[in-house]
Amino acid sequence: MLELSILGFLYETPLHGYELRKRITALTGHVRPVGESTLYPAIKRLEKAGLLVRETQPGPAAAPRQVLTLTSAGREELRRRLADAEGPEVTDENRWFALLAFLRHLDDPTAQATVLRRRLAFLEEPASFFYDGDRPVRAEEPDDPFRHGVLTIARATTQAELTWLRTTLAELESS
Amino acid sequence: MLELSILGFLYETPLHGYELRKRITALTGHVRPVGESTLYPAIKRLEKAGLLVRETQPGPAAAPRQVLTLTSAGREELRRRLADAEGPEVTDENRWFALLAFLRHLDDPTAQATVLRRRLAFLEEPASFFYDGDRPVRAEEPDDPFRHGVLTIARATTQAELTWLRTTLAELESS
DNA sequence: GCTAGCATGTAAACGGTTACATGATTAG
DNA sequence: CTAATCATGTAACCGTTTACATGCTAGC
Repeated sequence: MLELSILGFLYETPLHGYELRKRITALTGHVRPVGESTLYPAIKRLEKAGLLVRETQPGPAAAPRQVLTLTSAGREELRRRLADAEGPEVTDENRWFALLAFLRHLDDPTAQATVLRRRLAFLEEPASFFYDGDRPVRAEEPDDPFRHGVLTIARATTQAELTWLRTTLAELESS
Repeated sequence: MLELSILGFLYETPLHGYELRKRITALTGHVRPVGESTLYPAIKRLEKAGLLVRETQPGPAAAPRQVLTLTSAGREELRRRLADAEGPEVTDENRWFALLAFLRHLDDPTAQATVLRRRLAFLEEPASFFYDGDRPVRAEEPDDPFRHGVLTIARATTQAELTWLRTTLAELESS
């Protein structure tokens, strides 16, 4: 999720670490703050993997800025990660939304639709959460308002996302 | 999240690892599957910390079952983790739902309400996601249907949860 | 005879978290 | 002068994931 965000933001424009961190924080920081100690090692990893290069610039403030630019391998990698997303990237809401935030970079509508359909399949399959085997989840602990809440909220959110997915898929297909 | 689920399920009744894993899978496995290699080390940690004890039972199948029982320290620890939940436990949806699933074990309605209020505060604060500084998020990348989707879905889900939180808090307070 | 399910683990690598560490500039 | 912001990192620890490893029983 972190690496995807780094690739996603740098795909648009080169940035230095501090600015990158601010943008990631604006995107997903409310859920989980990104520490410097998470970001900088991640940048190093991506650099070592040849996905980005850094160029030192004397910044306005004291410390020199390390401006990060994606290499063509890095740009390919982002597109690959977006197109090949599956498993946790599709089932984990946090990762999924981080992915959605950059899905426009996969500029082929057909490829975009394929990704959305994976999420749709996940949300439609009755194996999720509300089911115990093949029947809707029993009201075990029938007086537990909290478990009841989990189900209520999950149903509402699933419904909202299904609606959006179906209309968006229809739009993508008609283009 | 894993440790909380272990404590939560064992709080209800002693279980062996395999059965425990099935229950955790039924609860959160659709989002992120629990591997044996995650569960068994986690059990060992909790055992070493004195939160649970194991008792070997010859099972119906070949391998002897290790039946796990919470110690009183373990029961206290669950209640403590539920009552003291903050940070990621409250802001990360996955963790939050895992916590909600066991919140009934904190049998004091006042303590339960306190926890719910933390989530309410998080969802009500305008620092989340839809805002850029103090104004609603600008429609940057105005033609990006995916970012638009993220916002649409996030608003709908937040709304559903706020409604539930408010009614449930009212109920808790009137008891 | 084979596959699926029951039941339990270990080892290595990887990534994230917490805490520590530094230093300059700008606004109050 | 002091706090906040800019800007970059390291070290140790901890937990998760991936891959590996074993062996029995029940049903087809």
